[in-house]
Amino acid sequence: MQKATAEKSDPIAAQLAPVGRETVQDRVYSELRRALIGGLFEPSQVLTIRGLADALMTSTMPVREALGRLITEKALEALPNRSVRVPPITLERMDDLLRARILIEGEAIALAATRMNSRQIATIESMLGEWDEMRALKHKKDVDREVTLNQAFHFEIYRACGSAVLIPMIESLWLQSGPCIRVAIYAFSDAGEVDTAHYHRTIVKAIATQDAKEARDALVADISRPFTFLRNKLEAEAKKGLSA
Amino acid sequence: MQKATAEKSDPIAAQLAPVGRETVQDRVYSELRRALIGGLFEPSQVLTIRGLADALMTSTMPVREALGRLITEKALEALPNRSVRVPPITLERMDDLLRARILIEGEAIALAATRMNSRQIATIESMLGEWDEMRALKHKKDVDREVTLNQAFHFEIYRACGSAVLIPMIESLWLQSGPCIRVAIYAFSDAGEVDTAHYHRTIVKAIATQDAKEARDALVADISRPFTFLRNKLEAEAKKGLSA
DNA sequence: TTATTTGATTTGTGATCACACTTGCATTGA
DNA sequence: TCAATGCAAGTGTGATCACAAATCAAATAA
Repeated sequence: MQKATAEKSDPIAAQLAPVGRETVQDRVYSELRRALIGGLFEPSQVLTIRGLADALMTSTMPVREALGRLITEKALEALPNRSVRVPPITLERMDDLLRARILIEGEAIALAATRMNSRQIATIESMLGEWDEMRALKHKKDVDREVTLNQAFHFEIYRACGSAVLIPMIESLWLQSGPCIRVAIYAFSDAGEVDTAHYHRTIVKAIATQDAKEARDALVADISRPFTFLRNKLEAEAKKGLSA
Repeated sequence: MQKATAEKSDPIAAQLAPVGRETVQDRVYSELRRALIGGLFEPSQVLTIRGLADALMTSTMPVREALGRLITEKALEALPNRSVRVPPITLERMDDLLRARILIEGEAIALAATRMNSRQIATIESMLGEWDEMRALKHKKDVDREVTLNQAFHFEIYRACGSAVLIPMIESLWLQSGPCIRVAIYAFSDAGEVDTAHYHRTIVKAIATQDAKEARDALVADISRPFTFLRNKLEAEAKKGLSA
């Protein structure tokens, strides 16, 4: 039995990491996930299996299964016509998403605040520096990098909460609010907003002192900001559209 | 265009509900879901695509897509061998699930407590009567009916919370805790537990008076009970296994 | 000109097949 | 007798095909 041999006695095998097969479906799924969280798809945009398969240079099979998975986590929406689209933005849905995120991510950060070790804290602390860099050369607004960095910061914390149940739920929530957030970040950027990392500093400070309550409060403020910003924007547009 | 005609002017069509095509995959998915929530599969049991396809009298295609969806909501687990199984029960996972359920279902019932109308309250009130019936002829312990009724009661409340985001999450949580709960209910039944609806009466009373806090507290007690019961059972078994 | 119909194209769904990997069992060797 | 090797059955994955439903466009009728 090769396996047991490798595990027990082979000095070379001990240094080898398992290679792990990655299926095409997994790659398609990850790619679509990344695109959704990053807001690369617009709300209400319809997606076709064959179209995505062509774009991703694969057959329809992995795509349809990945789409099915994304539909079950409400990252995409199945229309009665059997076509699928990214869910449209409505005020009700935004409020709903924000409330859920405050509830669940707030709980996760409160748990993490008492569980993060100094190494993990150093990691998120170093991320603050990257925002300072970006702010220093803010003439070149790099929304993609901002989105990626923001995601890395938050999930570094959430991973430390130690809950295998909450983390997938948070991922699902980010998937659902991705298309909204992207719109909000662009709006921020246009509005000349620069210090997007203000609450992040508060969060790091609170976690460093294991102050769960302050960490939660700062997080709530952090994730509420783009939502309320976008909400005001949509309401203003609705009013203008109504009077026109 | 027939559709527009039907929508606008046809007085008969206005009374007709859309029939909605149901795909084979949807039926397979619903069936597996029902089986999982009901605890028909044992923890750690491995499932094969072809096996399920034969049992459900269909081809492998709808089954594999349904399995993929269930894996993304953590109702099933993908092993590195690419085989899938229902996740095993561990103490950590049970605590994790219970915490998440208290958090999210507690929020949902608190919202519902202030939003349910008299008709909805009457519905859950009438369900209490069914438990009384079951208790009256408790010699015939019908675990299936108990599980179904319990699910109907809770989700009648959750649906009233008005959150399209929280409800799917609760469904996912029930899917994940289904295999545990079934074990606990059997244990209850063996232990001669009869009044499984005690907290449900408190819940109905609290909702009728729009007391969100008491509703939440009663719900927490209700869903905690099988978990702590099962936890004690597992710990006792672990201790016995250790000493043996 | 406008509304309706008809036909062609596109799209999702399910079945089937080919391939690669895993698992279990029997055979072979020491 | 026991472990290792090799073979065979089983399983998941991805591609392709057939079919039905939906969509879109051109043609026709009012």
